[in-house]
Amino acid sequence: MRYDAEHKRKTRLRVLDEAAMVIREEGPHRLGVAGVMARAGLTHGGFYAHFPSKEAFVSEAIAHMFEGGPTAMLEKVKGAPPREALTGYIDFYLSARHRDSRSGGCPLPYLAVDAPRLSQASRERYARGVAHLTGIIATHLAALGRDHAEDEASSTLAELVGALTLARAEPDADRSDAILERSRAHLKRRLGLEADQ
Amino acid sequence: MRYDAEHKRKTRLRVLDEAAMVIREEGPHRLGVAGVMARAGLTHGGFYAHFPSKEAFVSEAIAHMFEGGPTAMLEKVKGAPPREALTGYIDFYLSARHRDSRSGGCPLPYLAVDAPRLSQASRERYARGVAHLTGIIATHLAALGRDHAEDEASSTLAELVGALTLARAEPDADRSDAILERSRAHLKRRLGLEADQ
DNA sequence: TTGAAAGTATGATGGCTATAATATTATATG
DNA sequence: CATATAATATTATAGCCATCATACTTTCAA
Repeated sequence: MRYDAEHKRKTRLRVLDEAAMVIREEGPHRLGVAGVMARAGLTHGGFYAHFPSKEAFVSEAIAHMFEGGPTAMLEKVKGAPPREALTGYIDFYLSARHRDSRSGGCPLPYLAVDAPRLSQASRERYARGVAHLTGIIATHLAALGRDHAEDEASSTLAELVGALTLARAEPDADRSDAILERSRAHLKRRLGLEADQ
Repeated sequence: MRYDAEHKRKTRLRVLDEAAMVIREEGPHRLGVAGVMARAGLTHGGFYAHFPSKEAFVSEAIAHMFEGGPTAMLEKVKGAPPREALTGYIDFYLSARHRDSRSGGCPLPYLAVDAPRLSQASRERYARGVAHLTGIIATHLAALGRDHAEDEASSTLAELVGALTLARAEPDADRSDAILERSRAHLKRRLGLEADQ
């Protein structure tokens, strides 16, 4: 081969990285082939040497969003004490930083509303992401000795996703902060994560 | 005037009704002028006799979504006992029926993710909707004698929106039902709405 | 019944986008 | 250094969409 064996693979990854960001910024339907390629420093012509169609590309980009993302964060601390792991995760998830990072962060809130309109493959990937994150939260809750860990985890994830999404939608900074703060405080109280507990 | 004085106004309303449905089904950015007009039994040409531009139209349609919608439901029962009002609202909000009515229902979950990409006017309208609904929930909670009603209401709304959105995204019917059921049960327990309480 | 104006339809234009065929550039090997 | 070929760029095509100019249709007042 004439180019480095890794060359195409790296380019492909770069394009997918950009797509993952564009999807977060613009949504999976406003993404344009030319725009993504330009962001990766390429022109749109080469696109079809990497991907068979835009739809397949979007599906792959969505799968890509789930690799690595901040869900991995909870896994990394799998060995850590569950109380610290959960507290840290909630604090991160409902932080101003996570809210404001409009091209990074957990894929769940970004894709939630559009999920029903995505390809079957993407919907299933999304569902796996939900199940995975719910499972991790449940495992930590069970380690804390809580009953009905799976139920609690599901409802906790709902509040995490809902609060982050509503905070992103709120144009007033103070009100947006308040949405995050209120859910942060509530979740920690609810899950018995407070220091004095 | 040659046509009935109400004629244009009624047509305009019909178009806005359709737009509100299309936005729920397809999202505010995939809406097309011709498609909406066709759904209203018209052709695309007359559109600009009713609305100055697509963007203004979308803004107006979004405002229209907030008039009427199921938020009004909570207001109607304003005089009802707060326990029944809140229980009924939670049961409706997290029902399979609400989840499955993809062209009706509360505007908040539909627009949540797209809100940051909407016009300033729409974002403000959205924020008003959030504040309004939070306020109503808080009023009922306060009537139940709960402290920190506003905080509780905010975090409750986050879970309502998050759970409905995640349930809509979940392709597996049983899992989707479970998401609704878990948040329904949790919220009622949390807010002290259970029968034996 | 008829004219006029309000309301709606037809058809055109230009911009954008996905796709694809062809041309060009870059580089690893002989 | 030459060349083959992988990778990317140029350019073309076709379809969709917002917008708009113009033509037509409806229906009330005279």
